Amino acid sequence: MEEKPRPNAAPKKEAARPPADFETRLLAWYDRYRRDLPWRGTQDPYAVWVSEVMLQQTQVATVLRYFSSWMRRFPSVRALARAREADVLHAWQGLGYYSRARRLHAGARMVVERHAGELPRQHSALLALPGIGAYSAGAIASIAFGERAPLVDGNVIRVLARRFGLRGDPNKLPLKRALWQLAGELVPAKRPGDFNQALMELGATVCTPRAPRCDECPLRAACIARRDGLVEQLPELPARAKATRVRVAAALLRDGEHVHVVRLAPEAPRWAGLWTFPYAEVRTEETPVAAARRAALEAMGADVRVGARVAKVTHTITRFRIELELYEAAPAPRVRSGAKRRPNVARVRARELETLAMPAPHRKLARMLFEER
DNA sequence: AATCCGGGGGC
DNA sequence: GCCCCAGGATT
Repeated sequence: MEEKPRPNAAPKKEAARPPADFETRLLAWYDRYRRDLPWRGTQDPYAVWVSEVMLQQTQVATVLRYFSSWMRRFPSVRALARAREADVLHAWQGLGYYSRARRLHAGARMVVERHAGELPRQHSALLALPGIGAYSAGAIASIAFGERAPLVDGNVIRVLARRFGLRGDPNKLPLKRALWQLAGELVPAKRPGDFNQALMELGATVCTPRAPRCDECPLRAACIARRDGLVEQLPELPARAKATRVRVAAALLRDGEHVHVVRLAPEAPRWAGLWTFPYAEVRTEETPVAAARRAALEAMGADVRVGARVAKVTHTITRFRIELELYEAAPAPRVRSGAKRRPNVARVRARELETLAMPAPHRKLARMLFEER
């Protein structure tokens, strides 16, 4: 039926041969305007690895508060491999996406076991480590090992889509593939790590999502989006879905200065290994009070009588708006509470809550309740 | 190839 | 409140 066998969906090599001045201009700009970031002073592959994992889905300003203290606490792959998971999660507390920390930890142990404690240079070996995908492998290979490896992240997508006028959804295969290919053609043999960082730096500080500072851009003379007035339209990212509301109720079992918290199982779908107040999602046709009672029963095996609501926090995360309510709870009379010993239940002093890794909504509750103002 | 992941900052 | 952020793993 169709005459044309394959329409060229992807914007075919807009730059069959990348302009030579792209690299020159970009690196000259980077040498002059780059920010002085703590992980830029080193080529230590471990430090590069840590910074790249922290920077996944996380802005530089946030990572700045964690990177140096992490490196002091776990100065080497071996130090991290030796660490207990609880300490690793605690050091990560507040960075979010905690599976990144668990994978980094598992990766460090794998590097010790399989690679004698040294991060491997081979791209395929890097990709085999947990938590390292195409982006991070490219970052480590180019920055730490000086290999001519490309990388594509949100900043690179924006810079390239604008500079070369690339249409389409950059998360879908045709453009995605074109972006990786283009990045691979652009990255020079000479300073591949600096080039990649320069691309991201430009995206983070000049070629920003909104109100880009085109006047300050070293690539402005050749920028297709600027020429065509498409700067604000590119890249063509899909609209985001609205956050779904989730109601959650938690039980506060107080005991003098102590309070009960539970640690989520390693296989928990989220927040694995972190500590929370016993909580349960409020089901449809269920009251928050009933959910709080159920939470104490399911998480701790404690039959409780639920009292007044003592706190409420709202926490919006990527796709959910969590409304978390905390209810006072006391063991029901004539019923033994917590008959079984549960290793994942702890009775701690309120002040000690700060020493446990808690996810953001529960940490908010804890601080509301127990922190001096 | 689509979906999930349960933080947080900037504006 | 909305948008975006130095993504990776899972299905």
